[in-house]
Amino acid sequence: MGEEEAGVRARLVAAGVDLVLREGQSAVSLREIARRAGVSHGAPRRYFPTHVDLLSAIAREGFADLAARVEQTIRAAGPDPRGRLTALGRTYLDFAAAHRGMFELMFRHDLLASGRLHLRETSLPLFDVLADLVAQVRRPTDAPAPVLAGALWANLHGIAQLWAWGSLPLATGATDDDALLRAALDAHLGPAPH
Amino acid sequence: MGEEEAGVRARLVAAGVDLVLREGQSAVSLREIARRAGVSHGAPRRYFPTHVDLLSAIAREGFADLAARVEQTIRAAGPDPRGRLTALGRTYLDFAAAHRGMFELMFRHDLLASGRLHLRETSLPLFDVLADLVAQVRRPTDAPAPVLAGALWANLHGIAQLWAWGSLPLATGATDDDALLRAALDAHLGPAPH
DNA sequence: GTCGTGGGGTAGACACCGTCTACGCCAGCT
DNA sequence: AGCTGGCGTAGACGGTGTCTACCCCACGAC
Repeated sequence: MGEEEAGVRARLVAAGVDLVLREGQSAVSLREIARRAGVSHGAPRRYFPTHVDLLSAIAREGFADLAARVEQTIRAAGPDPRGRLTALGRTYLDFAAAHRGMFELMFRHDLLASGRLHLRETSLPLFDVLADLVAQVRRPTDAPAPVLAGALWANLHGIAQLWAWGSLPLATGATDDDALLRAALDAHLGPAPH
Repeated sequence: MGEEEAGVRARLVAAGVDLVLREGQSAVSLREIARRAGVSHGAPRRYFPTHVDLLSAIAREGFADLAARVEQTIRAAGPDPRGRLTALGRTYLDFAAAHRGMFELMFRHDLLASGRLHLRETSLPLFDVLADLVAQVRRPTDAPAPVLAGALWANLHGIAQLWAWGSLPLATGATDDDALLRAALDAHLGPAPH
């Protein structure tokens, strides 16, 4: 009994998460993760046949973290769907800005292409949350619900991406992304209630 | 007179462009570019002190290519600003889908962070074209012009990104991104004229 | 108790990468 | 004629991901 020593597999993922959060995507090398986890450079291979397998496991932690944050802020935002969508968007943008390295890792297309990152277990649950809320505020003349939700998600994602990339602050002259978030929500869902 | 032998610098960039278009971002190694350009692995250093300098030069070609395509399709779309915006969006999405590796390279944030990729010379000209058109169709109740243009660009970019990533087709059930493009334009600019 | 056996981890090798440095070559100027 | 400087080559170095051989030790069979 007492606290159990964390297994090597969990230590590797934890070290990778810590590393990508702290140092960014380029620091997440297999050997550096192994060093931080206190094992030899060959050890990860027992649990992750290839580098992208380990990276995918790290990215999954990122998706789980994001989903947990979204769920929490949505609950704190009260029952109004529009308020909940605002909270979701705010959380999405904050996550991308605060954990840029992780955000980049999560959406690396080579991880997805490797087949180790399954959409149905990572991003789709989050999309379903958004789609549910969107369906509650959708007006009859709007695009079909999945398209509307997809377009709004894409808008959120694009703001997160281009803002981090640096061009949106320069082009819009804004110092924070709040105006862009409100513009996106208003555009897709109609003007805010009040 | 007569055709001049292309300089090593131009050959390197051309080989890099060709490589990233054909094989994707991971194939654009310094040594492979040098091999394809027919020079030794040390030669690029004369013209590009570091790898990211060369990558930045390649990315600039991508931006120039995209800008040229946009300019051409906009002209072919006629004088109506809404039609021109549709053409711009269509071109943006087509470019991202057809040249995924180049599109990823262009928006790699480490290239921007290296200081070799200057926003004012790459993406801002394109943004200005979009902002001009947006200003012509903006309604009084819309967000301020720069914010509106920025939000629309972000929406385009997000669609391009998430579509290529694979989650939007799965989540929306669509087989092409046309519905998303129309939804984005309608949301930000109001319903299409007819 | 002794012997196999197999999972988990180490350590070394390999090819490739980006960067650095020393070295040739050759055109052009003094 | 001789020097000089730009251009390109070639080798070295440390780092990376992957592969392979090996070791150790817990565990089951007999």
